[in-house]
Amino acid sequence: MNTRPTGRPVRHRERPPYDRDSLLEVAVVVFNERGYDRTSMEDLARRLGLSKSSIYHHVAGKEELLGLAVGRAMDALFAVLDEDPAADTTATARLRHVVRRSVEVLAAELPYVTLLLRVRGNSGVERRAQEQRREFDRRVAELVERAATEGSVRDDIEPHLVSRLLFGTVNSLVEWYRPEGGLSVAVLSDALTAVLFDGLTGRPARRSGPAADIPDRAAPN
Amino acid sequence: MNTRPTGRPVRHRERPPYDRDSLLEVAVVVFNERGYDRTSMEDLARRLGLSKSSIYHHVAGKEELLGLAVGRAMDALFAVLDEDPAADTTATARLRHVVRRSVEVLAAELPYVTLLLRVRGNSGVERRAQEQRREFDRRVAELVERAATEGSVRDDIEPHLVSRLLFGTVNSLVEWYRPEGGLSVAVLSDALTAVLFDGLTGRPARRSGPAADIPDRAAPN
DNA sequence: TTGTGTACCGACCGAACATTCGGTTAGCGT
DNA sequence: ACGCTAACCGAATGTTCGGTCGGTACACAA
Repeated sequence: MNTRPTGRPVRHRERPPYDRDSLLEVAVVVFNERGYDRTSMEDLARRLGLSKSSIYHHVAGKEELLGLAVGRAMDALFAVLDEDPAADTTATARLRHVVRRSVEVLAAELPYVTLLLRVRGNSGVERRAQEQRREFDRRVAELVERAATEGSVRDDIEPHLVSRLLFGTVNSLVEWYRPEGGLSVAVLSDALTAVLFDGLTGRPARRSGPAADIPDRAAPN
Repeated sequence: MNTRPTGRPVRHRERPPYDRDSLLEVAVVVFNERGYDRTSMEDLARRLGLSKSSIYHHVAGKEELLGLAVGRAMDALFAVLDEDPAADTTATARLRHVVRRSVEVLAAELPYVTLLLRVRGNSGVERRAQEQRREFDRRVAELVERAATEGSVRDDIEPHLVSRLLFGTVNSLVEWYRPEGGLSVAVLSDALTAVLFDGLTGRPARRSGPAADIPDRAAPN
């Protein structure tokens, strides 16, 4: 057996050492599998191939891990709202863009967004996350309102209700979508925007305004 | 002060005694507020106005409470699928009916359904619930497939994907809908079915087939 | 009066929990 | 050779958890 003078197994270069990011990446997956509350630091340590106490070398505690994860998810989501709006496009086009890009971000940052959406407002970290989600909601509702005023989006439903249905559908993707499962993000976001904007009964090619209203059909990746 | 010979406060008839159902009703609300895992039996006892040990007089444990709750939710949901299909209606009409009735059931049994949808498959109770949810999903996907074959529902999207989007939207209601908040179930289910079947850009009155396709517009309650 | 069943309680228990502490190890600059 | 630091560890600490136990209080029936 290959042993050191101390008799303990050689660790040297079996795996690169952890830093905050690589540790968080693993932690978030475990949190999603077992649920944040049900995941013990012991569970986490086992999965990392570390001892419990070593985790505290990288982060202050369990809650900081949660904070880092939901922070990352919120940043990615807000970035979508702030993407350059090309000044002259309609609110409807922007809304469609925000929905599509949100699906893409959700897919790209799936474990982080999943964790964010499951937060229940117990600790301070969680309450801050919920506050940010409400802010996101408000800005989308604003966009819906302007789109309705433009006339290319139905105005018989309250804008706030529309934005809740919209992002209810988008957010529900975390419950089943797995990027490695064969369904591409492009096909997914096409299907989702098609159903939400044109309806289940809509003919595939139908559109409701000038072609410019649908500027960002995704290319297959 | 009104005291008994024992010097302890009078309990008699201050509140009706609990049975399994009334206890469950409170428990489910607390589970949803704090999350099942984060809710201790102590939390529960405090909210019930009981001691921890008294809870065990009514139920075998925490997990039985969860089981009772998700069982009740699943029963209510499956009942919708088994409602008499009037033999001659189209699959599209039945699909629309199932979506609308699911919204109604979700609203009527909100705390129970909420708990069901948050179950993560850790214990046996939770795994059984998830198995039942998959069965529900399968039956809806079947319905979508038949509707697509009928031609009144778009067939450029996989039936299973459609059913996931449909029930993703429906299920997302538990994240924000509160029956006491002024929005009636009728308005909600009208809005939801309108967006999903006719699209955000759809004109309010448009329909895609014969009027019989939309047989169950809800009356205001 | 005595017995029975339902509803309830305080004191307690072992296990699991997040976190802390006092270290060791290995690589690197000097 | 020396000291420094990042990365890591085993063994504890105090706390909280779900659950148990041996009772009491009281309505009601015989």
